[in-house]
Amino acid sequence: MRWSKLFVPTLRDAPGDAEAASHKLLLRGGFMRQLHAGHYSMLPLGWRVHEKIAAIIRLHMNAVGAQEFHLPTMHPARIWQQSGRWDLMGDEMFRLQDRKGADLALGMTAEEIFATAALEITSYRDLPQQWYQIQTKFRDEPRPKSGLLRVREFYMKDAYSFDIDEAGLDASYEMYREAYIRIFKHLSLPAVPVEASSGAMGGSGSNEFMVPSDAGEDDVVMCTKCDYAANSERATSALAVIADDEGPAEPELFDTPGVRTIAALAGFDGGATAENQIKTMVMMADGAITLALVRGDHSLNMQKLVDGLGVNDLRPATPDEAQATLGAMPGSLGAVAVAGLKIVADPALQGRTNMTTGANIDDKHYRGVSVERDIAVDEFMDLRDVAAGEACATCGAELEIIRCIEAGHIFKLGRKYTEAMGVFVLDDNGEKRVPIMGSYGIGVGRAMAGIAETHHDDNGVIWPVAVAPFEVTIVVVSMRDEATVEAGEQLWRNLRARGIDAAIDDRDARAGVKFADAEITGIPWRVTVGPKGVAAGNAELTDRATGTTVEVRLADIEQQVVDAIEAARIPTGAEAPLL
RNA sequence: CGGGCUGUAGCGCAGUUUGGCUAGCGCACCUGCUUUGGGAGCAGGGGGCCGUGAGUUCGAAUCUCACCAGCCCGACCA
Repeated sequence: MRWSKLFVPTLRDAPGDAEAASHKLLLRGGFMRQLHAGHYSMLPLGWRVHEKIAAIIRLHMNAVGAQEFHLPTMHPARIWQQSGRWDLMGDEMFRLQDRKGADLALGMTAEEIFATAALEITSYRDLPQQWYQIQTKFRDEPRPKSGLLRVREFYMKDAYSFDIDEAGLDASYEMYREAYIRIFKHLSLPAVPVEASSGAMGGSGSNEFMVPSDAGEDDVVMCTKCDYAANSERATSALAVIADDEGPAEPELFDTPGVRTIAALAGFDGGATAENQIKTMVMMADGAITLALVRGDHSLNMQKLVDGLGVNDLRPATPDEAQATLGAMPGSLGAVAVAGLKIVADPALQGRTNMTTGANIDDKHYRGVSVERDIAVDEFMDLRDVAAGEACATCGAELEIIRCIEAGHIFKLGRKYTEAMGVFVLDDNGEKRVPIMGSYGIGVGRAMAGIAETHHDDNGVIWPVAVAPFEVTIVVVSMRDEATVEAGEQLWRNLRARGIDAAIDDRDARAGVKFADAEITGIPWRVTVGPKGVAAGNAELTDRATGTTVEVRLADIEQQVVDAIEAARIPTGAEAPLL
């Protein structure tokens, strides 16, 4: 393309409300513009990047034998009601009505729709099936943020596997997991697979692909030594065993005037250190008061509680609700002798004795509490946040917590959707079998933002060759010098003839403007053709990433550019596509 | 949904505290001349429902109320 004809509205200053690096730089580079919160218009340069990313994902999906579909993005309510997610999805689903008053939804994911298509699979011989699409998804996010990182309308590659049994699902899942590793490598996204919570999708297992970045929204617990990595919503650690005294035969009530917090009780004469306290969290889980107990020095992870209880809606109870149920205000709450409420406790409390906790009487606590003896715990389940510095449960080394962007997520779904939609096949005994599903997602725009977050400097994004809007741009320093123009134009023609995605900056602008635009748009290679160089038979080749410039004979520049780009097209170490 | 902040030209901002004259600055844009290897110089010029609505006032960008929108921090997810 010719810059003189391109619409690339680069900005010297980023809009004041942009915060994340990718957000600022994608705006400044003229890649995109915000239409309203969570909805972005892709401008020509941005769309080129977006499409290159989509093409790479498509390449690797096709390589493992997945078949591309294109489903409607507007769905009838009926299909979502059938799976139960019409209600489950709540406010996150965009809903509308047609002229007849029929309820419709904008698709936020497509399990139900693909499962509907799967109704026509009738024989076990047709399994497994690997299906995918790259299609717009709508989610009414409570808080869109950070440019393309969290939006309400986005392209997602969503793939679905259908297998006859668990072993088949395991194989499909592993196939996608490996394909994802190849995809992220191809995209130059340093994504690591981590154990994850399945959240609202349900299912038996899931991995997220996490890109370390301060702009991310997830905390990932990573071992500094072995390859253990898990989302904090799932992560565990090894705790030192605490040896308790047996304590008294029954809990002792004692006065704790004004003591409202774990810390206050730890500093109170006759109190207890935090690790010898029981923290009682009063939660409202799907409308029912539930007590969640963790050790005093631990913090409750809400997602773990959601997963452990299998509920949809969870929030802390209000102080009034807590008082109405337990008879005391937060600060004096406990679970000793509480009956009629669901009580769950973190395993760190299992077997503990001689503990201290609230007595459900304002300004009074119990000491000498034995967890199993004095509290009617329904179930022990992992509930606590792992803290940095704790020991890895696998190898014992120190754990660290790293902020990450979730670039992909794969799930073993189970039979929830196939069952709901009534999908079945006949097996080799003529018996009805419900296929088991997996689902596998990558956000295209999010990947783009993730690349920008991990590949930029103060002057702009530094695109990897594989996704760059152009692989090389030729800066013609002076449009007034005929020999220079001709040298630039000829190089441009030759590079394109050799399959290089090249642009030429033929604007009648000052060189500085062209250099700045080449940098802010992040094109990985720049060839500078200027009057002095051309007169001497030279051009310059500049590497955007390092800023280094080498002088190259005009006769050699074409080959040198081709070599540099071809070497970078598939990142070193990436497996060749399995086509 | 809770907390904090912000809406003035395409972008970045000042002006608002203490109401007052034609609403200002930089960048960008248009015209002309000069310039042409790191975001040019000079001269001239265009562009504003001051987020929306109501109110107070002789008079509102400025004060009051309501609403809308956007950003950031928390609860939610590719």
